[in-house]
Amino acid sequence: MVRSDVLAEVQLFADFPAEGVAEVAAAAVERQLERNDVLFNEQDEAHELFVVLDGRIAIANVALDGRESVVALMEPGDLFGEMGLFDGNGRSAAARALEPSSVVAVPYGAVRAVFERNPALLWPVVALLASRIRVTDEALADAMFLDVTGRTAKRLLDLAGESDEFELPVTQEELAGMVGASRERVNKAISSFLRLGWLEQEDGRYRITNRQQMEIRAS
Amino acid sequence: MVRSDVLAEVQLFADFPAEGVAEVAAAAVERQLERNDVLFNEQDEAHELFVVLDGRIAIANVALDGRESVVALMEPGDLFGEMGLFDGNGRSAAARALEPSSVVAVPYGAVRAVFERNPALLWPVVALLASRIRVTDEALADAMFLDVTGRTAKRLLDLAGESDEFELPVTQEELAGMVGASRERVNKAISSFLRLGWLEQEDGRYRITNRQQMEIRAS
DNA sequence: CCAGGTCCGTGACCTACGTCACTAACCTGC
DNA sequence: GCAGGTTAGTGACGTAGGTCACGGACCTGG
Repeated sequence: MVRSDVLAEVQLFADFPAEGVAEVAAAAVERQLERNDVLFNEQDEAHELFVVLDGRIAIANVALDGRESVVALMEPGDLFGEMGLFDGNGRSAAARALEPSSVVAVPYGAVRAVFERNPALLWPVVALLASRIRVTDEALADAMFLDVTGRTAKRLLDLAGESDEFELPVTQEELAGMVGASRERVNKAISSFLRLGWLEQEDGRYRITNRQQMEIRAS
Repeated sequence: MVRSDVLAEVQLFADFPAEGVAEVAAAAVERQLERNDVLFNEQDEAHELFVVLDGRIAIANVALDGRESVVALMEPGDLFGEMGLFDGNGRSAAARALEPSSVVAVPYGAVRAVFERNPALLWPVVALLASRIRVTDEALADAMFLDVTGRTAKRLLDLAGESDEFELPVTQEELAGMVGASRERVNKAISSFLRLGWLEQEDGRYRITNRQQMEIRAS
């Protein structure tokens, strides 16, 4: 059982009537995670979706040899693990906490009941899924057309967001997983940005000093 | 205006009430395409979705230099171009006919009206979108973890389907676009399968003679 | 029947990137 | 304090795969 107000702010539940949110909140449970705790693995059966309250969760595909391709990074307010609710299949990727985190686990049943009573609420769902498709499609195109340095530039801009100053919320190893390259290469790409003066670094924080060039390199 | 019965067989419309299908069919128009005709480009505004009646349509991202990454291959009965209906954004990729084809163009308005009257019909939509996500996710993982030869093996198995004997429905150039590699490399991968005796070739047709090995190579 | 296109096949390069190997800077917990 | 673990940085080296440059097999349409 979880407080309704935290769920009401999640996009997917935004249009739910109050009693729908309450119903979902009643069925939900909060869970605390340590770094590297695994919420689920690829192929697992799926019975619940998750909302991040605090911390960061990586959604990743893991190869047999342990290499990890990080598909998405989930932050407070984000929802993930919902696909099984809609097509009944198992997990298509694994979820692992990158830092101490807390999440809300919402069993599918409660959510499905609300959607079934009021299927117009599915409109935000299709929008969410469509945006997921656009993101993966773009990642696929990037993987084809951009080199490692370009993809690294893109990810850095992405992680920086609006502000020029930021700190990496992940290790370089994990960043490499997002970029789809080796840790060493990504490190060298970053070094090259520092050398070019497009990026500066002091005690663990980065600062983008030439956003324009970075953007050009990323496209 | 298009015959209702061809649309009634499309997954997405399968659960539509008869008069909903009729409404959609009334607004739809059929279009004939020659090889290489473009239905839409990336970034175009989206006002209609398409159903393939005949032929094959490639959904692809095109780089500035003309290189093409084929995301999906649409065959008779398949539906595509629907995403803009759900999130209002433009085309995320281009659509081009691979051979003389005929498609039905369905304006979003007619379809949206049906969904709005009966939003429970959105359930198949979320299932369709979820399956699209799973496909692209897998493609992304393959791009990370498999080499060109492995991805080529996978695509060949995919294009062969059930039967061992098949002919390539696309040129090697286009196959390369699906695999995400150069035409020459893909050709060499195929050659290697021939040399290994996993695959045979006679006058334009291929025959898989060692499916098991091919599958191992593709995973 | 030839001229010009498109497609397939294959070798000779070159380069981007992965792997390995090592050092240095940390951050813990004894 | 030091021992052991994780992260970051960087060079040396090998290789998968891209690019280029062919030739040959077709298929058109004049």
